[in-house]
Amino acid sequence: MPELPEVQVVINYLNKNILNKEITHVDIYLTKLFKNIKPVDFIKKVVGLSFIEIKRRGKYLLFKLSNNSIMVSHLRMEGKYNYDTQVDKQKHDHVIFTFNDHTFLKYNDSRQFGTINFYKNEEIALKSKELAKLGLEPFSEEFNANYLYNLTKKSSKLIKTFLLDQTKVVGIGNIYANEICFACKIYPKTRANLLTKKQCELIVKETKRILHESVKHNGTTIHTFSFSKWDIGNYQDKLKVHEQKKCQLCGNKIIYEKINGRGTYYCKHCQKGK
DNA sequence: AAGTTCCCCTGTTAGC
DNA sequence: TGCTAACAGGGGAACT
Repeated sequence: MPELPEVQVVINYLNKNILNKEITHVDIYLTKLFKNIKPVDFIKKVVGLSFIEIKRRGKYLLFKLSNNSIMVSHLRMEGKYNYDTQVDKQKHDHVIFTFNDHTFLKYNDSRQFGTINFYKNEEIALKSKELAKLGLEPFSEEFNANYLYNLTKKSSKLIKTFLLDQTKVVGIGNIYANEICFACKIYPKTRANLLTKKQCELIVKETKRILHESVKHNGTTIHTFSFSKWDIGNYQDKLKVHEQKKCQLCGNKIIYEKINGRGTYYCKHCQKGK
């Protein structure tokens, strides 16, 4: 469940460790990860190059290579990048990059849901099917009350589901959608088009605050997700409603139910609405 | 057309 | 205890 904060933490971790090392070898053990390129062709394209910058667009990781080509990686539920000085292949290591200093970058994904795509340059990558449809970055100026209110007015989705829609605003996954609704005291099944301008203003403010706060704490480590096998985040200790039993504001029992197929936590007393 | 459901997959847990 | 079934979920496809 890496969401924006977890992806950002992975990016920071990678930028610290793997930049400007020549890729001398790539081993691929799970070919279906690669969606728009054959693994053999991918290997031909990247061997001899190095990663010069790693950034993020929504929950997608963009690995910029030294000839400006781009590897776009989505971790989905369980994808992880481990930087290692040992070559030993662990269970679910699906791709191993070898660098010229005999260190390694290993992509590990127990559920095999992750994806990797490869593009000639950043411009083409951003125009690709997967990236072109993405909505605003939550930390951008443009993501403000006006923007959100205009979109919510046009949608009959439940607000919790709306927040998960990456074509509106990127980076929010199930955990933070729950946390944002709670922080705003909004009932997660409120129809988006019923939200007031004030509520949109609050959602924007709390989204930025919660995501920033989580990045600061190295993200949320929950179930089996940690941002690398060496480090874990601790924002899970700050969660107010997700996977909680009791409301920290009023003491009532936190309700768990599925909303559009996603596990949803909320306080019936504090999150009013319909 | 927009909204909803199903599916991919495997480790974990609940239930018998 | 040991098996099976249910569950978790991001995003795309296939539905309504």
